[in-house]
Amino acid sequence: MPRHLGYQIRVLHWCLDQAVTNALAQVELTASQGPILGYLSRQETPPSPRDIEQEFRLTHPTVSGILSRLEKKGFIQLLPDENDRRVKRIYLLDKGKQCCAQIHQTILTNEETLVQGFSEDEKAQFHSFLKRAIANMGVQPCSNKTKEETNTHD
Amino acid sequence: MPRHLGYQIRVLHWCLDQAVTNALAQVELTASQGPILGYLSRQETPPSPRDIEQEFRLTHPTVSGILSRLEKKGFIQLLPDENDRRVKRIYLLDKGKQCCAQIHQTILTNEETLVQGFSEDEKAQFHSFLKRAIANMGVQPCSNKTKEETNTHD
DNA sequence: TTATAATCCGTAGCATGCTACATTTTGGAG
DNA sequence: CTCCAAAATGTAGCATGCTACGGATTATAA
Repeated sequence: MPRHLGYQIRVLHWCLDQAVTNALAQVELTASQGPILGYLSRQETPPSPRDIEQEFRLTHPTVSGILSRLEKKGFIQLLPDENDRRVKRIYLLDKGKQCCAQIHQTILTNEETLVQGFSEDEKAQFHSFLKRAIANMGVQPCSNKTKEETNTHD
Repeated sequence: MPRHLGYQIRVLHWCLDQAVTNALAQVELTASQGPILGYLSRQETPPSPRDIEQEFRLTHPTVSGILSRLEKKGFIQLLPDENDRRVKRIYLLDKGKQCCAQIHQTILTNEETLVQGFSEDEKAQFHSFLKRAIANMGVQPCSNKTKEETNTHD
C-alpha cells in the first residue's frame, strides 16, 4: 500500500527535514527553529507569536515551545507589546542575526537540490502539481486576516 | 521564503496527515498507527518491529512506542519469536482486523482526492517528479536486506 | 459603565519522531 | 568452549506537533 503518492510525499518531506537538520546542526538550530529565525530576519517590525502560527501553519502551543527554546538559547527575546499587553513581540538578537545567512543558504541549497536535473518547464509543472494537490486536499493558502501583503511571492 | 517547493511539500504532507487523522478518529487510531495496522493485515506471517522500521523508515524507539500503544489498546499482541528470542512477533488481534477495511479505504480515498482532476498522464508525471526529487535528495528506496520481495508494487 | 465576547498567550498531557546508551541473545573467530 | 561482534529490542531524554483548558487583556454590546 505504500509506494504511492501519499507515501512518496511523506518520504520527500522526511528527506527535506533531514537535510535541513544536518545543515543547521553546526549553528545549534533544528529544522523547525531555523526557518522561523529566517522569517524573523525578513520582517521589518518584530512579529508576534500569532504571526508565526499563521506563517507556518502551527498551533500556538507549538510556537510557544519553539520560541521558548530559541529564547533560552539566546537567539531571540520576547517582550510584551506596549500598546496591547496581550501580545508579545519577538526580537531577533545578535546571535540570531548571525545565523540567518546560513539559514537562507540552507533553504536555497535544498530547493536547488530537490529539482536538480529538472528543466524549467518541469519545475513549473512540479510546482503546479503540488499546488493543485494542496487545493484538492481542501486547504486555503493562508488565513491571514491581519496582514494581507506579507507574502513576498507565492 | 516559504511558498516554494519545500514549503509546499510540507503543507501537502500536513494536509495528508490531517485527512488520515480525521478519517481514523472514529476507530480510535492515529495517522501513524493506522498505516502500520494496514501493513500488518497484508502480511502472511507476523512481522517483527524491525520490519516495521524498514517499511516505514522509522527508528526502533519510535516503532517501539507506537506498538506499545497499539498493544495497550488491544489492536495487536507482541510475543517473542520461538526461534530467536531477540525478535518479537506482532500478532494482529480481532479488534485490529476489524479496522483494516476502514484503514485501506481511507488511504485509497486520500490517494484519489490528492490527484482529483489530474489526467492519467499528469498522475504519472507527478509520480515521476516525486521519485526524481526523492532520488535527488539522496535516499535509497528501502534498505531491505532480509526480505527482498515484500514490495507489492513500484 | 458593566457584562460579555473575542484575542493572545501559557500550561498540561499526550503521540510521534529522534539520538544515545543499555540489555539480551545469537553467531563466529580463535 | 570462550570471547567478542552483531542484531533486536528496551529505556531515557529531548524537540515538535496536537487538543483542551485557563488567565489576562481588549473590544463590543447592552
